[in-house]
Amino acid sequence: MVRLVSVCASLTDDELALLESLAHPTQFAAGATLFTQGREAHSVYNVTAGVVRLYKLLSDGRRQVVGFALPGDFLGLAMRDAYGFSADAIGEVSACAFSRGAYTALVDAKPHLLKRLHEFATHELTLAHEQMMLLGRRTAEEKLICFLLGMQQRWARLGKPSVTVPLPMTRQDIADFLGLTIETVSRTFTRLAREKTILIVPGGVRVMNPERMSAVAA
Amino acid sequence: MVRLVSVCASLTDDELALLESLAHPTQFAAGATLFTQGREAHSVYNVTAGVVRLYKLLSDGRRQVVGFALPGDFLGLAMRDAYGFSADAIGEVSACAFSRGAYTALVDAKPHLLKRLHEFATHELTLAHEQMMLLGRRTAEEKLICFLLGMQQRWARLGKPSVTVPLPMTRQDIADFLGLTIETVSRTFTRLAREKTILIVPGGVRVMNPERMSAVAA
DNA sequence: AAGGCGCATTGATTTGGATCAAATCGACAG
DNA sequence: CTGTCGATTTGATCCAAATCAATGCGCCTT
Repeated sequence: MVRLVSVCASLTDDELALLESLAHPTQFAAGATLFTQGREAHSVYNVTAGVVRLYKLLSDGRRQVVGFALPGDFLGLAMRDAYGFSADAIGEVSACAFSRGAYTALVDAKPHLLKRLHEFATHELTLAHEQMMLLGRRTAEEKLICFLLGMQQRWARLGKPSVTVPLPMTRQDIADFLGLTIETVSRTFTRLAREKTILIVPGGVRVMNPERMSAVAA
Repeated sequence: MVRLVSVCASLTDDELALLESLAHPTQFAAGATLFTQGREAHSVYNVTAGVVRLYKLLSDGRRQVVGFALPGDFLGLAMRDAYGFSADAIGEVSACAFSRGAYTALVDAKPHLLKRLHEFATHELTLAHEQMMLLGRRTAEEKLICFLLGMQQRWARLGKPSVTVPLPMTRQDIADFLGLTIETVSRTFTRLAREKTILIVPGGVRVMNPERMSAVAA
């Protein structure tokens, strides 16, 4: 099994063994649903490969993508009785599933683990605050640039540093993450490419002028 | 000392005594700063009276209010070395301060407490996701209505249920929370009042048509 | 009572991004 | 190679909210 590196770095060998004995490795096909907003929360997931889209829907169909989960990320921490958002696979996804019962028992038994999960949750909260600033106060161009730099950093932290940022999600997903329309996302990408700030490549974007981009994100 | 009711409901008497021995009760005058974004994080706070404005600034002065803390709320949980946002008092505020050292020691020693704090953090994360939906996908009118209903619920949960929602913060604070301008907030309030959905009273708003408001917030 | 000072409201105008409407591109099936 | 279908790009127009600009209203202080 893939090691749960991000959560378990500080665990002892026996704790790790216990954790892995409770994890159900699961595969999801492209587009498959991991769980749905409002449904009873049965499992917590740790993504081990692929990218997951996390989103909330309004009754009239408006959608807000609240995040993209990459390998190492935990889903369903903010679990009450029901999931607060939906999650589905972008491309193929591998994840470790923990039943809710196993998860709560584990957390009660292992303060180490709880501490790591808490750090995880507070980091997520910090990211959420940054996303609020982005959604509430930034322009379309700033939103796109912050998004690209953010994704680049996240891939880099996972050991995939590159000037080419993979974007496996659709333009619509990006638009719904940034509070824009697909047309505005497309136009803004085109404009940034025309100015040679980025280069649009199949499946992603190459960062051509990181200085200008960092200055805008400031 | 005021009991730390929200965090400590599940603690034993000796744990509660320990907690209170480490808390420094502090008073803040109207407009006083509890802490500033980017400064070294020295303390964690539990608000016991009053309302605190939490916000992030961009270098050019654009501001995003990420939340309003009411009595019982914890500030500085998402603490790394530096505070991720600024906090200042709206009106007079009382809070219990815990030094960072005391806080981390306490958390390491008392898994009960950590579990409560983690629940707190995940609840905050859920609220943050809802705020993302609001900021990214809702209209000005929907934003205002969701805000009013949200504040009403929060006061109700604190034992102050009322059709009159206290709004001790300025219109600018509300605008910066909802990703709007002060003019749009003012105009939208006026329109809702003209339609008899709300009644604007000194220091707050009276909910006149909760059915319509809940329908919009849906 | 008069002046000053923050807020808040109201009105006129502008605009960034949304909406409406075609193309164009690419991947895949036949 | 050709048609189809979804995703993306591009263009024309519109509109909700921003911006610019007074004005009004409490509430101090003098």
